[in-house]
Amino acid sequence: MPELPEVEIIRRGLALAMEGASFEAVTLNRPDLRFPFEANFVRRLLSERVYRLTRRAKYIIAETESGLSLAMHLGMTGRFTILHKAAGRAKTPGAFYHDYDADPRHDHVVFGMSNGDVIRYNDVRRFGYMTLFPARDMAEHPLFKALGVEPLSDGLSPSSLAESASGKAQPLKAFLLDQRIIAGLGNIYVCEALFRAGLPPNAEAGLLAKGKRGRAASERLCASVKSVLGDALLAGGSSIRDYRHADGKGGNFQEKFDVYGRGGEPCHNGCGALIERKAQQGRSTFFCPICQAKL
DNA sequence: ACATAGACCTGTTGGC
DNA sequence: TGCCAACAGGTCTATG
Repeated sequence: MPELPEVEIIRRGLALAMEGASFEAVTLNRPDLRFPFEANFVRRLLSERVYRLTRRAKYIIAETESGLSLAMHLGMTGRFTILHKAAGRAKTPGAFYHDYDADPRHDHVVFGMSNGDVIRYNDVRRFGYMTLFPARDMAEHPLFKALGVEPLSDGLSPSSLAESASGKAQPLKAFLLDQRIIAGLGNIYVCEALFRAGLPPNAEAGLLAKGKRGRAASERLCASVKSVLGDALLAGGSSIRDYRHADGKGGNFQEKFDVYGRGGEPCHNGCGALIERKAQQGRSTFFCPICQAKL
């Protein structure tokens, strides 16, 4: 489910339940998610007090006062749900998803916090994972070491984009999905950003570093990546294949997609073409054959 | 070093 | 209605 905007929205919701609270109970309903939980996962976490939640790429990181960090990745189908003690009914992070019903088959992790909130991690496909590490080791951690720039930071600029694309023969689509270049983009926002920039998904990435056209394309692409992520954040992220409760706020960026999931539908630019879908890198790419004809 | 295909896992959807 | 193939927001790992 989650790319950068969704993960960020979930982080903000989780922060309400986690920050300032400590782990009073940790339940693992199975020995692994995508990877096995490390030995002593529960014991190491118990009584640790969270002082802040941060995000890096698509990871949410709970940092504790004693210097322990818990990194959480949601994979494709991971979800967090907060049950507030007083409310008795589920409240979800960022009011993003529907009210919660217990799902014993896929509720894999349950955190009982000292403030009375209960946080459940649900993940049907189990592509998500959690891991503990000393906060001070983050820069050298295998998961984080090679990550590229945060796209909403100043680290991503037209020139940095062109520089990292220089000499690369791979298609723009694959280039943008590479977390070592830009950290946090996924299939949806790559498709949307390429559309906004008017660039063909299969154009050679290296062209961004070549000539006047390359420079102009880098400018458009950089601006498009930032604007599509920014717009998605303002909309509360995108909810695909997730029922959303009628009174839930946010999470409606999917209604603003220009290309993703719109195969066969007319281009929003009014060019008269129909959005096409094709497989690229084993994933679906959506694009307008007219508006994204050439770099 | 780089690029692509396959693997992981389960549920939903669309076509015959 | 039933069955099966294709597909799904991610990313790690083999292979060429």
